[in-house]
Amino acid sequence: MSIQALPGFRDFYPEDLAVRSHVFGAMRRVALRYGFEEYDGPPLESLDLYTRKSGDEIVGQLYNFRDKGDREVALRPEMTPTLARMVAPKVAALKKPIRWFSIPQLFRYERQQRGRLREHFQLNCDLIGEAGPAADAEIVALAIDVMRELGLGATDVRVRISDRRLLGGILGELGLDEAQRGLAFHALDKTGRSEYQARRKALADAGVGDSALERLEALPGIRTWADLEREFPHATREGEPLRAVFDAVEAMGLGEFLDLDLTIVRGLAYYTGTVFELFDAGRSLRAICGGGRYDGLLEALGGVAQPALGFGMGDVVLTELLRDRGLLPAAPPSAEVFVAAVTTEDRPHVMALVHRLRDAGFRVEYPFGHQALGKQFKLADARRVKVVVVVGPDDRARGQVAVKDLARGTQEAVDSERLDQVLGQLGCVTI
RNA sequence: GUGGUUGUAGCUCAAUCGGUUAGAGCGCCGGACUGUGGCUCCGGAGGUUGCGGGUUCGAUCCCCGUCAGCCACCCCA
Repeated sequence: MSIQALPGFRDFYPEDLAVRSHVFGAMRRVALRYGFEEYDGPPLESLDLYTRKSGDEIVGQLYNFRDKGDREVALRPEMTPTLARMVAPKVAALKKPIRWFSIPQLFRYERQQRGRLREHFQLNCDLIGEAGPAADAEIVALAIDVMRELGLGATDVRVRISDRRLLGGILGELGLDEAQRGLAFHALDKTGRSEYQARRKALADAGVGDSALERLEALPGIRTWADLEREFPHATREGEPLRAVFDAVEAMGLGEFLDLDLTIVRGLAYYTGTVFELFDAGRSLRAICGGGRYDGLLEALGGVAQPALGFGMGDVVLTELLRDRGLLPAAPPSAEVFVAAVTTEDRPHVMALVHRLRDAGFRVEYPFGHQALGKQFKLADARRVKVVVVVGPDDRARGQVAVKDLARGTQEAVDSERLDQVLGQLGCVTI
């Protein structure tokens, strides 16, 4: 074995990069349609940009080192701190709300698994400066529309959505204190999994009574507003912002994607309102996308006192789902036009013609050495070009070339000066 | 970081109970085919059986270690 890519890092061969470009293209088109502007920042940041928010324990999951200038640095594990850093000095001058997106490559030092590598790309969309639920709906809708743009519908992906304010109200209604709420978040995150029992025990040990535990276990079953009002009537008021998000997303015609799901927790740290995750409907993969409202985070990171929310959508799980669903396009051909020479004497004419076509914007290949015409056609076929242009002495004497449409198998003699036009008629495009 | 599991050609896989020269399909290269591709036929290249050690007359096969992939845990930005 020769040297290979580091564990958790990917090589993008041309066919892989074609897939990546397809996914990025959909992300970028949808974000632009929503009036978002693209930005980027450095992949390497000062380590304390991350420890400031998450504490020192995060260092174990970072690619970090001391650079030659004796600075503690880290490859960025997420984009939000960079965003906060970039927005901070300009926030006074930027018209609110700020709608920005980026597709950064992010890094984390963890043991890899399927759908979870040490490096990935992640669409980040953030909306800064709007506290109302209309902004939350906009962000959720954007995430849904990226799915739709890639051919995924409401039977393929689901948006599971909750609200920290609502959940806080419910836990308050159950009489849980701050420490107990943290444990409850953790337990909810493990709902339906084998680890749940351990979490439940931790809650009981922390003094949460049986009746509260029982009502807590009703949360996963709450799927509608009617369920919520029946089980937790006093928390209904805290549910109003989330209800407004539902109404707005439904007004956009995307309501069929939404599932009320109070077990969505999204870590413990900084979310303050709406939280949501996108999953494949079969639940066989990890989350495709996660996000929510993080009022207060930007101030903690960069001194920007603005309400904000956003999401991150990674390329790895999303691409796996698209592959499962057969929604990945075949790699595009590397060229559309192949120019072949019948004799060695034709080669200078081939090169002149090829260059003329390339100047016009066609994607053109020709063989580097003289070969039997049959071999040249084999190469053209393997390249999946649309058209082969044959330059030969007989046609050349008449100022013509032979143009063959490979898919149809048809061929015609064409005056050289009309070639560009004929190629266009055969479906070759310029770039 | 912890536990489990898998590793044979570029890819997908085979190889009897541990047995002598590790095979096949696909792909790749060449030829049949010197003014025309796909199809067909023929030929060829390609292997430290992940790597290292051990047991054995003999290891792809059994044992140990290691690396890598996968699964779960931890964690999840």
